[in-house]
Amino acid sequence: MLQKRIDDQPTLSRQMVREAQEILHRHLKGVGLKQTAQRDTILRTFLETRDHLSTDELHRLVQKKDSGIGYTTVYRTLKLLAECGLASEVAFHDGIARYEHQYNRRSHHHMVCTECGSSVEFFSQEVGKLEQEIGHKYHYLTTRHTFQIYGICEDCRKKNDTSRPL
Amino acid sequence: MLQKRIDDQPTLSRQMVREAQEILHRHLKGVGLKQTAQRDTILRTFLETRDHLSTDELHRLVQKKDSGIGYTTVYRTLKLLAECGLASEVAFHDGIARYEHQYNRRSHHHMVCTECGSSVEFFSQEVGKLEQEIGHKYHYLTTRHTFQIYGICEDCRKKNDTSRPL
DNA sequence: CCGTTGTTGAAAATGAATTTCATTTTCAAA
DNA sequence: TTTGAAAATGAAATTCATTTTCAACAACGG
Repeated sequence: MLQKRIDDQPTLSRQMVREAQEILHRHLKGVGLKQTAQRDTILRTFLETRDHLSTDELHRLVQKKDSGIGYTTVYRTLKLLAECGLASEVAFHDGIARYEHQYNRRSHHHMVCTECGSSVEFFSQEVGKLEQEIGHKYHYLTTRHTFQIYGICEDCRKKNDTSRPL
Repeated sequence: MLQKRIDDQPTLSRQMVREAQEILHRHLKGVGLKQTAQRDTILRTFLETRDHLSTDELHRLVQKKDSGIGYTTVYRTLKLLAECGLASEVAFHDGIARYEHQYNRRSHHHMVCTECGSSVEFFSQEVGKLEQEIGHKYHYLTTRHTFQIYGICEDCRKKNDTSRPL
C-alpha cells in the first residue's frame, strides 16, 4: 500500500497546532496584520489534513466548519501561511497550485502518478547537494529547487492491464 | 558571461532542419494529419531560435515570416512538435508554458534566475539515476521528471548590491 | 468606547490555455 | 486534372484558476 505522508504523525498533536498558531500570530503582528477567527479556522483545517491541498479543496473543508468563510480568504491565508513557513506551494504541473505542511517536516520530494494524481514522498540528500554544487559552479545564489518524478503507479498499471482475463 | 544553450551549435545546419522536418512529416502521416506550409514555417522558426519560447513569443517570430499565421496554429503546432519529440515543454513556474528544442539534445536541467528570468542549463547523470531508483523502490513506471533550481544570478546580484557607491 | 486600519467575501477582472466554428486547404482516389 | 471527404486554419469565444476591487465589517491600540 502506498503511503502519502511518510514522516508525519497520523494526527497533529494539540501542542503542535498551538505552536503553529503562535507562529502565524507572531508573523501577523510582525507585518502589521490582524489576527482573525477566519485565519485561525483556516490554519487549523489546513493542519488537520495530510494531503496536498488546492485552494479550492481547502475552501471546501473550511466551509464545513464555518460556511461563511469565502474562497478569497482561504486563498489569501494560504499565502500568509507560506510567508511564515507553515505551508509551501508544490507544483504538480497540472495547472493547479497546491500547498502542503511545512512546519517541522523533513525536506522531501514527490513522485506523482499521472493517471490518478496520487503522490508518494521520498527523501534524497543528493538533490540538495546538487543545488549547492550547481549554484556554486555558475555563481548563482540559489534559493530553492523543484524536483518531481512523474509516472504511473502500481495500482493504475494493474487497472489498465488488459492482457489479463477480465 | 552566462551561456544559455551550452551544447548547441550556434545555428542549426540545413541538414538538421531537413531531418527535423522529416520527423514532423512522418509523424503527421502516422497519425493521419496533413502537412501544411504553416506547420513547416512554424517548425523552421522554432528551430532557428535558441531560447525557451512561449507560444506567444514564437507566434511573434512566426508572424515576421508570414503575418497570416495565427496564434492558434502556433499553439497547436507546438503540441505536435512535442508529440513527435522535436520539442518539449519546460515549466519555469511563472505560469507560462515554454518549449525548447529536444531533437539531438543531451538530457539537461535548468537553473533559473528569479529576478531576470534568464536560465542556465546544466547536466547531471545523477538526476536520471535517481528517477530510476525511486521509481523502482515504490513500483512506479516512471516516464519523466522535472528538476529546476531557482536563485539569483551574478549579474542581478551586482545590480542589487547597494553597498557599493552609486 | 472610538477611530483608524486591516479584513472580509462577493463579484468582477485577469490572463494563459483551449475550444468553437465557418471557411479554406490538403491529398488520395477517380 | 478533378473531386470530395477529412483535416487545417484563425478569429473569436470560452474556460478556468488566480488575482484584484470595493463597500461593509471587525480588530485593537489608545
